[in-house]
Amino acid sequence: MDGAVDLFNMTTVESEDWLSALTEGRDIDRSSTAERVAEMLRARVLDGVIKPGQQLNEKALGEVLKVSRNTLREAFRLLAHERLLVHTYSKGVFVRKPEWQDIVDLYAARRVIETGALRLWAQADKQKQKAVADALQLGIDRQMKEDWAGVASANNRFHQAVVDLAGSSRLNEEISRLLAELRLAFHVIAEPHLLHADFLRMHELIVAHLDRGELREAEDALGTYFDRAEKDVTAGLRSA
Amino acid sequence: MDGAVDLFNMTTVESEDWLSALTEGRDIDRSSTAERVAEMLRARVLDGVIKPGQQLNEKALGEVLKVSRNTLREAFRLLAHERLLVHTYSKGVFVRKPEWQDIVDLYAARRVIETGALRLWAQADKQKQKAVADALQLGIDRQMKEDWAGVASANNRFHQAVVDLAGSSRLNEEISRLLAELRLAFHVIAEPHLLHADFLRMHELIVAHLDRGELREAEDALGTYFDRAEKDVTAGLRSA
DNA sequence: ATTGTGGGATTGTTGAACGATTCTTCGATA
DNA sequence: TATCGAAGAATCGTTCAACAATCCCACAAT
Repeated sequence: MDGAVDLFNMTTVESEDWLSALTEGRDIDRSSTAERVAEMLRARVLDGVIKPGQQLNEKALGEVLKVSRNTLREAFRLLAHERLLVHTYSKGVFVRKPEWQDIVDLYAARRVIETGALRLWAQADKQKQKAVADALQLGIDRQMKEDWAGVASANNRFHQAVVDLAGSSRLNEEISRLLAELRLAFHVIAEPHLLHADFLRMHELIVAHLDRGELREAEDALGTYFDRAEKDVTAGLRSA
Repeated sequence: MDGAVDLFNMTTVESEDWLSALTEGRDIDRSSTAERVAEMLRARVLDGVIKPGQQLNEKALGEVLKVSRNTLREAFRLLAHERLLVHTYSKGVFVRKPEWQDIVDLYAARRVIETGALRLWAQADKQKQKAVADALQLGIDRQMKEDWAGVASANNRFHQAVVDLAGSSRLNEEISRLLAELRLAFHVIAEPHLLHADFLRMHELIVAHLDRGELREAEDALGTYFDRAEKDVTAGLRSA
């Protein structure tokens, strides 16, 4: 709602430009309790309040959240599909506990998606390019303030911005899922803050290359970032 | 079971090489009815038996399949997450009816993933490389026999093989979802068999380039394939 | 140390119930 | 004739209680 509507020129037909703009936004209330429960559980899992490996008891959890077992089970299905929970038949659902093989698989996927998206840099509009640089700047800010959670969050935003260069919502959702899954791994590692060592510098390098139109070099820099990150995370996971 | 087991040399301990091989295979029976129902519905939707836009009535469908509404709803959640169904609050679930914008988004994702994966051609093992060539050959076979469904299926297998070059199960699943969603679009188009016009030739070109180690050219050929395919499908969808 | 054998807890699935929401039908009104 | 609204049917959202199937654990038997 950024402008006044001329009520006198309104007709019942054919002024649907602003009407369709309404449907663009999120549906008002229209979310089921299962979805709200899932949303809430997702937040708790990602924050590490509920730890990897922990079982989610249907009855107990249902009583706390004041929802029926059936509704809860619907929420479980959603999160299991996002790989945040694992559903083992007849045993129940557990918070996913990523193994190092998962991380290898995950980084293989990220490598393909992100380098694939980065190649579209030149074709992307200025706004999307700016989002990448902005995310980097945000990370630098947070690092100066020694806000490590903020650094991690900015890092995620950086990579989401890179993928968004391709402009595909499906791809955006997938990278979000992958990053969320990765975040899960950090809750298994003892000292996760040690991991983001000099990643910001590597991101600066990427953006610097992009600014100079050195696409190939930017891709390579992204590649070495992945190599390094994968090595660190799998190592941290193995020793956990 | 392709060999005899030496019963006399068996010990209870430490012959776990074949034991771990067992867990590699799929879980035996361990699938819930919801998953089986989902599997069944997925097949029907992809075969076009249940057509895009059609509503899936909970009560009626539950009675036919002889499952309770709750179980059915769990299955719905799974398929909605795969974008084969859409779940509209308080209105029910419907078979997804892709719009042309969906196809644009979808192909943007495919472009990124598949070209990203194709770049790993040189690093992939021979077996995975062969799978790509095999899928192409299968398509050629089917075309000669004028088995158009077979051609389409081989086409899918080709692109799945390309993605599998990256060796990430997560990526494999994602491309499967995308291809399934695309298949949905064909059920909206009047004459889908017209679409696969000279795609096989383009695939031949890709493989030929790969054989000669001309990676860049192979990527470009894949790119033009996407351009062409996207144009055809969106056009077919617009005129449907 | 491995293999039975209970019983208790948890999950899988069902069927019924009821409020809330949507769709439909059909007059009433301008 | 077209619009509006209200009654009623259909469908969805969610809960609850129940029971079978399965798993888990402790303990006894060999």
